[in-house]
Amino acid sequence: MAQGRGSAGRATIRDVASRAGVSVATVSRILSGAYTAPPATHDRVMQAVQDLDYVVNANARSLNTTSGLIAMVVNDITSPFFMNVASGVEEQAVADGRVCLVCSTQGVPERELSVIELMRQRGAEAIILVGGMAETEEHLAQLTAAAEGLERAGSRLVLCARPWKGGAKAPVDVVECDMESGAFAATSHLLSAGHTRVAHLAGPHEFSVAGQRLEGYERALRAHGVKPDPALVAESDMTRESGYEAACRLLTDTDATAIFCASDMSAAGAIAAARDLGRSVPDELSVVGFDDIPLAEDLYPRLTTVHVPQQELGRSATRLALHRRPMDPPSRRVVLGSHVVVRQSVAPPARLNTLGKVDS
Amino acid sequence: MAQGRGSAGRATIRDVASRAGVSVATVSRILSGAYTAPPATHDRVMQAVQDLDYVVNANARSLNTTSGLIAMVVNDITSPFFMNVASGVEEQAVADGRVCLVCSTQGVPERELSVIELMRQRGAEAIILVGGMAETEEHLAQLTAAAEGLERAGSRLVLCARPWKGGAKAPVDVVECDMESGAFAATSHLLSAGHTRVAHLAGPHEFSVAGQRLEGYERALRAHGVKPDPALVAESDMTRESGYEAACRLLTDTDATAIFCASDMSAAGAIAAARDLGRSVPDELSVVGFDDIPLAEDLYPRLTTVHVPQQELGRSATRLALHRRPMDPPSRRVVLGSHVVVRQSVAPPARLNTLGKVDS
DNA sequence: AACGTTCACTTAACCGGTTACAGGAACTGG
DNA sequence: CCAGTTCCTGTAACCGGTTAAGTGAACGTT
Repeated sequence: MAQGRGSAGRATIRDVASRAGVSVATVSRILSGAYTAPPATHDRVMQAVQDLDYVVNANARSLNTTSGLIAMVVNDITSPFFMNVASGVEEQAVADGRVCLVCSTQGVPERELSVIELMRQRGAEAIILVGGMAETEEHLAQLTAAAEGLERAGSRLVLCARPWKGGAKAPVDVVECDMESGAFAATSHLLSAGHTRVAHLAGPHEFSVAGQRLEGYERALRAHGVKPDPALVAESDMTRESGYEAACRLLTDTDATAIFCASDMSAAGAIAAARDLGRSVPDELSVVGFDDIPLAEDLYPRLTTVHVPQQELGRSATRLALHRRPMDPPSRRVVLGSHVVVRQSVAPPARLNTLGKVDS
Repeated sequence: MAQGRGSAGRATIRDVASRAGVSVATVSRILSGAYTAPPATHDRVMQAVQDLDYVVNANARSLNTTSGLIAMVVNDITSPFFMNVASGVEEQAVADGRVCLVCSTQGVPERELSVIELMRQRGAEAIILVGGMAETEEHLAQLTAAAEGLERAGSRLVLCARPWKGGAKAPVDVVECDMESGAFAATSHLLSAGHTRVAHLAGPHEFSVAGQRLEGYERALRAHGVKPDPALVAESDMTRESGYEAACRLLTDTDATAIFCASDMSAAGAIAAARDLGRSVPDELSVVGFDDIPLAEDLYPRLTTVHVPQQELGRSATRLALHRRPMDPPSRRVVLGSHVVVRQSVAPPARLNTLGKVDS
């Protein structure tokens, strides 16, 4: 039970010192483990701490020492993809003895900067931006400024699962996944199964990651001698709902026999749309997703998708931020690979005909 | 660009003051918006801030002022249910002008206490524990102690989506959902459809929320004149995988025609198990879930489940922590309702027979 | 001209820790 | 017995902000 000082406010190190009959320096040293005091003193101090229910004030402490704080900025703490990446960041951070905090921008791009500012004020050792968003020139300029400021204070800004779109060399460390080749592989998978009318359920065109996936898709088409048809590309915002709507348009307005979706979420929407329109998957429509979030296993049919190493993206980001030697270049970039994992949502278009059904 | 002081470390308020030719007090007041200085002074200070790339040190600042910090502690930042609740907490917190941080225990119960300690050290205004875990007596005692300490410092500890299992009256605010009656309704729904052999895919028995669901299930059975059969209750840990395994046992060892699952995740496992064993859902097996996470819409068939108002649980928790008047009782408790949302995973067992199939 | 206000700021004492420096006791060796 | 270490501890100056109290100039009043 707390006693001694009036029960208002919290006990300070001086309260502890005077109760234990020692100086504040001694208390500070004992509590921070800076040295081993003789048992008698040690016990007396610990007893006082207990009696007063003393808790160090970490804010005051970090005026003199480093905070040991890693901050993550996420757009949407509800997104499985981002949070899987985040769990990788955290795993590595606590393995390196740091405290790891997540803060959300709630989908508002401007809040990204203010959250960064906030963690910078708090003395974060590293700030890791998880996931992407539509970035204006100005936004990127401010990001660069923030990175410089952090740099000067000995901290790092790292982009994770988000490419740098600011032209030239990125002023920060970047960990990303090679999505262009992932998209290439996914589209090739569909083409190899015999599809020629392969649609793409794209992400928002302002999203850099969406652009990469679109490029991989088009490159695969060309590589297989198929002419890209703009009518087969529909845009959605990567959510289930907008995926559903875009897929409906694709299914009613075009003769697509397969859809490559920019995310597993929108693939879930596409599968639901197919079902509601009476097209069975994969017999009458093949679907491929992107990301390989846990949901992919739960869809019916189980979703063939491009696996993105989410946890590993996160871990790499933390390593980049923390494991730094003086001779390292000012900004580094690591690109992880992706590969398609085959499940049950793809079948040859041929089956359509053997079943005696007509397409279009 | 930063100039003036050597580029090491970061600029302090004194650097700004001397560059602008005013005292630190003036800078502090202008920056914290405490008063409106004449334009000339104001501009000079702002210019100095810009030139030096000055960022306040929030740690130093919060030595004198309150931190305005709300901390959430979550077991698994990858869990859709918890993160939906968390997004509610956050939404309300930023609406109330606070900064909101999420910290994970990574599933380790002991880390819950150290994370609480950590945020307490940091002067958090409120700490919100999202979701439950198996709690020992000792753990609860330490939680109580932490709550008292926070109380004394003018902060609050709130349990969200997690009942207090410490006997007697909870020493903290609690927001929970009436899961017993949700489970009652879900089971009743199955019984009303004509099922008499209703199994329960329970959560771990140490989990308080799992206990509530089991009780509701049994009460519904008795209310419909069905004798609870222990053989029909299988335990899993609420994940998809363990749900799959437990459901397999249920399907091969018993004559259950319906399963009420303790979570949507384990329901996903149950549906997969049924599919792999050749039992079609809902025609040959009805399934009901619990939570109503987004996944429920994506399963096939779309999952009938008990809707838990996740965001609202979170919002209430924040309100409880922040909107407090002096005359309020030391600890409050709010219980939200739940209701079953009917989708496509339940059908009468009768169909089994009309299709000419035999059960067991 | 004398006086009370208001305005625009400065001085200096905090907030709650850490830590460089210094002092005294105990121990060691000569 | 004394100098040299070593060990333990205290004093006080920091860290980087906020803020109560105070100062001096300008202004309006009578």
